[in-house]
Amino acid sequence: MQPTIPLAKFLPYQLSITSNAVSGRIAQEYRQHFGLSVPEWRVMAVLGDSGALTQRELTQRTLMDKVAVNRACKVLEERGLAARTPNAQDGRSHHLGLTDSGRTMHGQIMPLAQEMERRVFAGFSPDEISQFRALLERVRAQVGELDSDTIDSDNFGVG
Amino acid sequence: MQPTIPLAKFLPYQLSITSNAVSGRIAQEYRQHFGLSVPEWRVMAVLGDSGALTQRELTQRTLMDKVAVNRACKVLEERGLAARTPNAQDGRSHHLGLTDSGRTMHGQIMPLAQEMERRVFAGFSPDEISQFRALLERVRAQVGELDSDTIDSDNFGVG
DNA sequence: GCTAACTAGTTTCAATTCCAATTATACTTT
DNA sequence: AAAGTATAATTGGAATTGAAACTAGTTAGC
Repeated sequence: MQPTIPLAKFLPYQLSITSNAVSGRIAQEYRQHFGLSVPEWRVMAVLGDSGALTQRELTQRTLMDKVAVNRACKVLEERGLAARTPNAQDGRSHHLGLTDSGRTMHGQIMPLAQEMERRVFAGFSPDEISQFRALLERVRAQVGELDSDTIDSDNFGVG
Repeated sequence: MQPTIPLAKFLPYQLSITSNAVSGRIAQEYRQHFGLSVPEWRVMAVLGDSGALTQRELTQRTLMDKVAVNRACKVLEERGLAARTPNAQDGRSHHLGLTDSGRTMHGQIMPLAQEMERRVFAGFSPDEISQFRALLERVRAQVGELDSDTIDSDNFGVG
């Protein structure tokens, strides 16, 4: 006989509410300061870091849905923060890069990102931060593994 | 001059994608095995753990939106997994509790939850798990603190 | 070099989520 | 006890999201 787990002790739940709290707070900052959504911010961050990319590359680097990437790109283009230039190697895609105004905003965005990170993890030692990072990475890898097979109905894999 | 942070090293981003991966995997299991959404599952988990509650109490305990709670409750009621009984103390609300069939499902659900938790955190030592838990909790508390004040436009709080 | 299969990007549609308004009941003040 | 305020639950509508369909261009096999 197993004891019941209160929801609050369930790690995936704790992970979820913590992530939502952090994401929500950060989304609020970006909206207030720059009028950017999270997908838009992520695309800006990657473009500023890597130079011009295709949407496909952006999808890979941000781990976002290609529709989300496409919509973010459209908005950034409409706002004049990014621009498309033809891709000589592949007529289906374009290279998307930051404009001057996009680069200017990127220069303001990254300090805010760093400040948010600093605040959220204030009171953590460098060791704790790198441990946290490592744990997250391992969890993610583990879920990737799991994704291939499914838990058996009868015994829930406890066998 | 600050170095740029690649998105992949940005902790809130790592937290977000890890949480999404875990939530997605778990949602898939609940859908497959029980036809339950995550909000529905959470309500079931809390009801099974605490006995009958009002929607207000469910909202507090699950940290979900009251609309999400309401709709989850409606679905559970329609499926005969939960039932409402009048609340003598307050005519506006009802006590929502699991039915026999709900309790039966709860009995199957919790082992699946534990198995998922075990799998996602397979390879973690008990120490690492409790450290992870503690880190999540501290992050969440920290964000709660932050929520009261806002970062100043001019200096991003670095001042 | 033509056809078939594939891929990048876009659009559409349906589901979900989130906010705001509504309803019904409860409290509070006079 | 009447009027006004507050709160639990619900509903409706707007915005967001994701899956699948669609378009245009590319690659591979013959």
